[in-house]
Amino acid sequence: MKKQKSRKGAVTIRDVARESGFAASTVSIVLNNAPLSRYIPPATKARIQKTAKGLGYHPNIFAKSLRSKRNHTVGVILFDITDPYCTLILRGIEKSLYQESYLPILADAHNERARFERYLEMMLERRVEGLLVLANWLYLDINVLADLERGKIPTVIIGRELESSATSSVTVDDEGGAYSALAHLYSLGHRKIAFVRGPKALSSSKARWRGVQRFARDSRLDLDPKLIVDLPDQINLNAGVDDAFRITEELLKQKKSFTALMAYDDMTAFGALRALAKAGIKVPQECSIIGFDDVNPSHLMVPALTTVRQPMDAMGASAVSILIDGITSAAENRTVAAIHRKLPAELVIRETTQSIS
Amino acid sequence: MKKQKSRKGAVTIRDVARESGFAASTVSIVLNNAPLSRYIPPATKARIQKTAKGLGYHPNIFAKSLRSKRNHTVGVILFDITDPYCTLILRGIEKSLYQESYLPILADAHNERARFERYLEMMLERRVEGLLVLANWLYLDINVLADLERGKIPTVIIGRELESSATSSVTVDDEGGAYSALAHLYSLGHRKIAFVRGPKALSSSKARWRGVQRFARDSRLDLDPKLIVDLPDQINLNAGVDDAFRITEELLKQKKSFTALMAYDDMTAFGALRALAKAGIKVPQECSIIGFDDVNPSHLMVPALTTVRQPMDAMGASAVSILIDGITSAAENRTVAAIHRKLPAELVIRETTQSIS
DNA sequence: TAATTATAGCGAATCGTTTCAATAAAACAA
DNA sequence: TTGTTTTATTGAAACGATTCGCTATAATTA
Repeated sequence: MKKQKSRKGAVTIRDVARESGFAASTVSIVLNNAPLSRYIPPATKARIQKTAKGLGYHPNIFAKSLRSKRNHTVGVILFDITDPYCTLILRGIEKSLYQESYLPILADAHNERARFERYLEMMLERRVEGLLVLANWLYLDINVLADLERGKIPTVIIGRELESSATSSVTVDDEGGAYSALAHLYSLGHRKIAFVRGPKALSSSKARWRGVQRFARDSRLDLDPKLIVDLPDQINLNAGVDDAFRITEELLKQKKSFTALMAYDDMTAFGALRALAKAGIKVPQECSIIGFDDVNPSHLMVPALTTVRQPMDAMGASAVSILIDGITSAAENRTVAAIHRKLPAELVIRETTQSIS
Repeated sequence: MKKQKSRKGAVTIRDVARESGFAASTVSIVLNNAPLSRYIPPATKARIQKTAKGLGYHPNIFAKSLRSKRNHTVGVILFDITDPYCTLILRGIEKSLYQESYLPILADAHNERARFERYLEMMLERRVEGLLVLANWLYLDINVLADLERGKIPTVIIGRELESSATSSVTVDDEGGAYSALAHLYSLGHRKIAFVRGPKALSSSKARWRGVQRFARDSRLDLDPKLIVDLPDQINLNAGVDDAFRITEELLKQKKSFTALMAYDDMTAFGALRALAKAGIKVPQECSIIGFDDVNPSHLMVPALTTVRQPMDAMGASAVSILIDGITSAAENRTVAAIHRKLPAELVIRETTQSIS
């Protein structure tokens, strides 16, 4: 091997060409084994590969992308990375992307629209090949949607289905999940059940409530309006726990007794749990509690939270597979219809529910 | 405005040039306001800017990077994104990067060395301008270090200081934190204190233990060897809670009484909490508990965990600022010495500690 | 008025790849 | 032998932006 390219710059394909005695085009063909490499005799291939390795050649990805218009990068925009729900989905996404040799660019919108838009802009500038948006929480309104479609790159939304949208989505079956949560409480003998519903503006609130209503109808269970409260529509995720705490306290003050409480999600359940503890009510002996999501802390609680699990890993994986399909279709100039996938939720029985005594 | 560039391709600088009647070079100079733009009259600037906007021109970042060798992207490699510790630091990183208009590429090594290496490779291929490694947990041995330096791009390690390394780091003052944790228990009157130490292989385990010892010496507190147990050296993070649970149970079986327990970290504390609950020991009435880290779930617990907070936001920010400095220095061909910054930890008193009755 | 200096703008080269069209030699068929 | 394919390789033209050096005015100074 002769001397490495002297000064700072990295080894280029031309260095390999010169060193191996072939033309740059040949080197390129061999190293990518492009269609044309069919005609290149093994000896040549070996020679080129050897010198490439010897020189420590790494193709310059900018040049490569400049021609191919591809960069094996997707953008992931989420609305709050400190939300454990996001974290688990992110893990699912990461696993799948890794297998496809894609790398994610991460953006956290902090639940702020301006930030979301800025990030979206940055991603488009970077020509990410696709976009994954985690919109579990929050109010993704029509404008954001428009923004999204403006970029006209393949996009999948996770956690929220945009009605009549050309953008694919992956969601959980909220209604079914809530149905089975309530069924679980019912089967344990609970009849006086309190509900802390999610913020009205959230589509998942509505869907979960539909599940509750459907079960109630199916089994002729009375839902006492006095035992139904709503979380306020607000932005701050972390306040969710505090709100739930406060609301549960109010529920308790009413002296309307209940033997079980179904929370909108796990965070809400944590708040309720705290309120019950403060009131000296033992969980699950005196009151059962069930959440929704199965976020990371839930199984750490003492007692561990019974909940309905969102298959976040699978959701991430599913989103990625839809996205990659979209990307490859786009690369081949095929258009493909939006896909809306809804995954089943799974009841996870732990320690906060028990049969009525 | 004439017709947009007809077929698929995006608007290029030449389109803007043609449309505005100036040369591409001029357009470039104006749009970036390069030094030369000093001579360009405002009228021209305005014209060019207007047509650029009108045409919806976005510079192609690949071409740009190809020349400038910069892409405003840094790589972030972490070892387990489901670890809430990582999440909070990530948030800190993200916030600071955003301000500098950098975007992170995210890689999760899943605590696997092979994965780490693969990801590192991918990042280097992509020519990220800098690298942030979150190495809180886990055994970053000498080889990984070598790998890191091979890339010879600015790098900052968070959560772990590599002895005698040319790579910058940001860590927390483990020793001081542990010192104040124990001081807190002591001030509440606790004298019979149990310790669940971290895995021996972890440098933070050692540092925290040093803090304990130092306090014990300073205040002539006896550390009962029977009350000191170690978490096993193992990889699986989530098993950490289970290990802590098991070990605390064993501690309890010994019938060696204690009034307070200091855990290696919050996760460990959660495990201990569970073991105590199972044994019917009330926290904090019968036994106080203190953790370390202040990860997200800690304040959600009932009772909420008293702990020593790592300033993760600040750590992320600090790491980013060091990194950006490194990047700009590198861009100007200056070399700069590695920086090792150690941030103070902060005692957060919540509900799991109380004075001895 | 002539010489100098600012001011405006452009052309061409460059960054490192990929790909297309072209060429030339070798292998085969007629 | 001549003509056609197949095999092996290459030069040159993109891809889209930046930048250096150059020219041509206009403004200023001597």
